[in-house]
Amino acid sequence: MGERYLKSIRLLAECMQGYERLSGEYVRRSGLTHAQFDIIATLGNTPGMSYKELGDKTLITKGTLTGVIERLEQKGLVERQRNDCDKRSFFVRLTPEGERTFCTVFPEVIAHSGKMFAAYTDDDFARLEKTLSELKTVIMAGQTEPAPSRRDCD
Amino acid sequence: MGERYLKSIRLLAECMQGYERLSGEYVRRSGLTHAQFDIIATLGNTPGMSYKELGDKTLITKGTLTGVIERLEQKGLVERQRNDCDKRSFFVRLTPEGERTFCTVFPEVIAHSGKMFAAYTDDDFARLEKTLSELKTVIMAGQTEPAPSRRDCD
DNA sequence: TATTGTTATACTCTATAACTATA
DNA sequence: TATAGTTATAGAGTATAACAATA
Repeated sequence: MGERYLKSIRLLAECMQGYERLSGEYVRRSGLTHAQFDIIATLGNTPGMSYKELGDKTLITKGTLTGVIERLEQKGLVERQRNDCDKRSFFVRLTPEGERTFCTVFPEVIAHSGKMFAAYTDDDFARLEKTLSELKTVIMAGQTEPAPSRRDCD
Repeated sequence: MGERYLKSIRLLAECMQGYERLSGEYVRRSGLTHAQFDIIATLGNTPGMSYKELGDKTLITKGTLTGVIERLEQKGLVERQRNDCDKRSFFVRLTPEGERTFCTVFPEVIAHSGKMFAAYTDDDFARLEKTLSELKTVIMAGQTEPAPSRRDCD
């Protein structure tokens, strides 16, 4: 009965789906698959990261990740480098062309989103950010506790 | 620059991903794929709908949908029936076993979500619902205008 | 002529598990 | 022993386009 959260969850799912429908158009036009774009978007504006970290952030399991990264490497969008500190590990980052792709595809979605939000005031944004931040906190707390990763080496 | 919405979009994406990570666990345990669960969840609590409508709601294209529905039919979770009114069209609905699956898997996700929201007050929910509703409105308005579907026949 | 759903193709993703190499 | 990434396998989803039947 008191399942008040049902409505919120449904709304969240609807927002998700609507947003995916929207961004999906641009992603497909870019010639990237969903998984590939996910990687590009995750690596964008970062110095790069390990497979492990990338897998954790994108929900792509390591076995799949090898293939996805391979295809992106063939397209010249990402590059890998052995981690000097832990020789089992790779460091993956966008190539300049990968950056370019990120900077082309991402803003197309962003620009479209911008139009959507045309009527939002600063206050509206502030409320949206606050609400989503709280929601994110709650959702992240619900995850199976993440093993605290060691950071001895960077 | 004035790209205030960037932060909101990132937050929304993070909420989406967090929620998918969470619900994905239960979905996989049920032996359903993501697409299959999407169908089950969409058909749940409805009298059924056509392939067309189902495809629109789940973002699964018609070619793929044929295969997904086929597998669900083999599992005995959905059934199809010719639409008397438009003989090109099928009507898809959950079987009793499909309903049972829906009623088993869905609540597991829901229950977990419920724990997440334990600390939410009525006011918190009210604000969350309001904010998400507005967001949904904005997102849906951003979609390429949906062709108004004819409903002469049901 | 347009729409609903099917079929076919080629590719990509997915889960899973066994494996190599480093730690 | 545990972890990072690879490989292998089998199945499922994906985009796309040509096709049949019906509207």
